Amino acid sequence: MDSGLPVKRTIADQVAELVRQRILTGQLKGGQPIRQEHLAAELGVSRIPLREALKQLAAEGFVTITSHKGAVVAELSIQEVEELFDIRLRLETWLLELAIPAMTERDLEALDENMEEQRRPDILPRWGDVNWRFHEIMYLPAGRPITLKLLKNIHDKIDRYLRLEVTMRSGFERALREHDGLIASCRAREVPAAVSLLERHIRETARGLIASLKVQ
Amino acid sequence: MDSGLPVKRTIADQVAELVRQRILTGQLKGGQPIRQEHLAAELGVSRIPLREALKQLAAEGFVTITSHKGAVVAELSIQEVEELFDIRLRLETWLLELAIPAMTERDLEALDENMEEQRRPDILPRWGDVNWRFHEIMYLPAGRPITLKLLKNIHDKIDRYLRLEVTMRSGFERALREHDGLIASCRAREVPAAVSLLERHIRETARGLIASLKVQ
DNA sequence: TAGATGTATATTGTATACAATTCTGGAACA
DNA sequence: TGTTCCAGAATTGTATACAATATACATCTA
Repeated sequence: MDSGLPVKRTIADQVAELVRQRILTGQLKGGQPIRQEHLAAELGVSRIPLREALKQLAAEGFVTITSHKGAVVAELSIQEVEELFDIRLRLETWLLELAIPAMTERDLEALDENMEEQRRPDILPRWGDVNWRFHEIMYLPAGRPITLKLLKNIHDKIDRYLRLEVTMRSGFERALREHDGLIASCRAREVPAAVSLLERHIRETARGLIASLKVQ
Repeated sequence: MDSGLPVKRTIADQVAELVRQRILTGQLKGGQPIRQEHLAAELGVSRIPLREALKQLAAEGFVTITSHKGAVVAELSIQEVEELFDIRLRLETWLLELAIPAMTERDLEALDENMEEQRRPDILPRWGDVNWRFHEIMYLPAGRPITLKLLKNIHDKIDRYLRLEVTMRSGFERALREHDGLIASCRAREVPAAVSLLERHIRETARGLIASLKVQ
């Protein structure tokens, strides 16, 4: 009994995940062109599965493909980042509203455990994943898998920029406090309080990120 | 001066659009497997561009690919349809709120023109497109292109089922009335009224579709 | 010299060929 | 009868080879 993911993973799928990971971690930077022959050779595969991977990543919004010119790592404008945060705001507050009444004690424990991980000293490189996981655990009881998948994609796109943030250190402490507050509200089943905390949390994160994007 | 779409369209892109269209129009039905060799031969292309097209469609949610088993046209459960309508509800009411203050006289005229088209006797086969176009015109002034693209994708997925609806005839008349009401509220710049009309409109559409899905 | 034009090179796009996997149907066996 | 197992047929996945297109640079023209 494994994770449920396909056991027989195709090369194209592996490559897609690897390239996505490289984009998220900043190994492949925004605007950087992707040379198929070069990357395929580096990975020891032919261009065919790489091209299929790129098509998928393009549909997910991580790269931009122009015919006969190739793929470049997608970049987000400040306006686009703001829009993504706006979408998060609408969808996540809704999910939280639905989720709180459905949360079990087990869910709340999972949130506590996640917070412990967030407080580990070596968390920074894994912050993106762990932070998403926190939000995911909160929204899972809402039973809205499509919305959740959509939000995961949005988080991934945003985290790429958050990861590089200078303000991360300060924004990080704030995020921890706000997460704590959210858990408390969830445990007390205070829906309006939790929602308004989440709203503030998302707005503050957006504000911090966008401010630091603008100074560049 | 053309539409801005790529002039040199690659075979893979053309195939992607064609297959998507066949899925939306029901020529390819939900659950139906797609045999690469067969479809490629029918279209007079090799399997390579077809496979790339399928990867893209999979990322967009129109087909489901299982390794070494192939692609099948995706089907939506009733629960998934409900979730998609829920997402529409949250995002479209938000866009409308933003859009109304920004609407120009030109936008309102475009809505009127669209209504004329909706009232043509031969509209049914084009209903999906024209209906989406109506909503798109309303939301465009909100200036949220990512959200709009996301909603377009959701509309497409839903319209595939709406198109086959028995209730279409009756739901159709209702939709026209509700569209008229929406335009009136937009013209009067009555944001809360318009939003609550839109909310009712989406809920009614969902109710009709889901009811008819359940009787099957 | 500025601009246009042609040609070589690099890169992407597609077809064909082959490898790997899954599916099918029937033989062997209890 | 029902089950297991094993060809081989069908289908998908990937590599190689070639075609189409774009880019860079040299050449020509005014």
